[in-house]
Amino acid sequence: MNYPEQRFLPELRGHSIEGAQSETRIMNLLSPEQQARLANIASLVDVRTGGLIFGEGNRADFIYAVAAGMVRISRCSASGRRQVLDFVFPGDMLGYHERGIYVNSARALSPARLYRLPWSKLGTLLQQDPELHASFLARAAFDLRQAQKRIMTLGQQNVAQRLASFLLNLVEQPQFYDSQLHQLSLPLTRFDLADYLGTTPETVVRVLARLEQEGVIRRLSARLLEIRRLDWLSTLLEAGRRGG
Amino acid sequence: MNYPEQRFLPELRGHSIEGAQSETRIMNLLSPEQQARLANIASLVDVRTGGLIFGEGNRADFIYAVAAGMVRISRCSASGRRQVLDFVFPGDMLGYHERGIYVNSARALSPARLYRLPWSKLGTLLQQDPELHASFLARAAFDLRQAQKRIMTLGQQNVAQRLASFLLNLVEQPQFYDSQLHQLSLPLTRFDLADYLGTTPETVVRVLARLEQEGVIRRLSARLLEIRRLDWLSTLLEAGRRGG
DNA sequence: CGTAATCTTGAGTCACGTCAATTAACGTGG
DNA sequence: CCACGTTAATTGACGTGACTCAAGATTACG
Repeated sequence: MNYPEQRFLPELRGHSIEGAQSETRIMNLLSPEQQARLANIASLVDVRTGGLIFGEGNRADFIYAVAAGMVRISRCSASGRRQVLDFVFPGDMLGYHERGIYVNSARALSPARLYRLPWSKLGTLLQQDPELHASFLARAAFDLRQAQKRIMTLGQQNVAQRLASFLLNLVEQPQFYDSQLHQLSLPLTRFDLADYLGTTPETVVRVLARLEQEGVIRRLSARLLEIRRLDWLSTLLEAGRRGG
Repeated sequence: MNYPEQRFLPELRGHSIEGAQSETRIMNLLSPEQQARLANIASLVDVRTGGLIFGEGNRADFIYAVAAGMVRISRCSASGRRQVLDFVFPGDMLGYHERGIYVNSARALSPARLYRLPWSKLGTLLQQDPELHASFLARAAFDLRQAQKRIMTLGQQNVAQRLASFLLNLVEQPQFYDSQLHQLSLPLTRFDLADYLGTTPETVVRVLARLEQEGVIRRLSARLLEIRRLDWLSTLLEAGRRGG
């Protein structure tokens, strides 16, 4: 495993989609002193591909920050189906809980490195440092806005558009996108993708096939795409649900 | 306008769906002293039905807490379609912003009373009171979980199930549900409902019609339902997308 | 009382889910 | 290195839930 060198909570994930400089990247940049204090209570955890970080229903004693890799956040519904709520990347946080219990499960989709913060000690730290406290509040607000974007996507886009949104997000991750060769590697199964997009593996495949026919992408293998028309993916999003 | 008497941030909205006592109701109960300090910087705002509280793109100088009424939170997408992100009720907060700009619009669906907090003064207050700060962090985390529940709903339930979820939520609001007569008043149009559920007005109507045929509800008028089988609505949610 | 908005219902079409079968990728042990 | 089993990916056929378009019915409001 070869991790890119990264400082603690390095630069929180920015989304160039909505502007050159994301708010989060600025607001959540912690002072070296704050980073040191966090590092003090944090322990480093390495997880291999497929490894469980925490499970729905477990006691939630920690929150995590991603240093390297990609993590899948999911939850099972009353009907037993799994929904993938989000994928998180370096700079993101995970481990929100409810009454001391994790409400979601987190699993590594690639070799991942995480900072693990005991909730008890973090609470003390937050009480002592209002600025740090504010950073965490801003972070939660950011995560809420991300969730709202997903509500927009799931509420009004068709599967092709949702898939395009996902691809455009993943392209922002240097660890998975080679911008020279325009090659995007998908570190997940069609099932994961389907559960994220709120559809079925078959439909994901069909949509990929159609995008290939239209010359937007090429499937070099099941898990490796060549992105031929990045701009078309963006334009896709501006259309109505029925193509209009 | 006749408002039920309520203290400031009275008891934050609890969701009996997921347990007798919601975490929020407990965690976010502010001390009388904290309430007083917040009331100090808050001003009371009354909004009539249909009134705009703030608009997407406006400068975000305030955050709001609902004292009475029902408010619709929505956003327009690149394709121009409107998505209703949430409905908020007494005890809820609204006004999350991004780089000083509101990302959503808020409009009153009924006569509403709001506490308006200047963001600048609130920031100072939070710096001085770690406990209050923690309450706001907990609130943001709660709102995130609410958003995640909506992701689950939109990702894997059919329209009937999504509608059932909405009705079950609204039944929790005493201001709109008469639990003696089992009458639920809908303070919104079919368009609002459709944009909330990620569907069309026509489909909403058809689903309501089917629920009436099945004896689950009765339409006393377009905006007034009799809930005949509250339990059936709950059971609906446990089925698969295709009825299984 | 008239005009506009909202709501309702119907007919036709399409996107997507389901079921089923084939092919490809991957790991394991001989 | 290859035979084999297992899982993932793909493709086809088919049914259906939900969207679109269009026409009434009802309600709200000046």
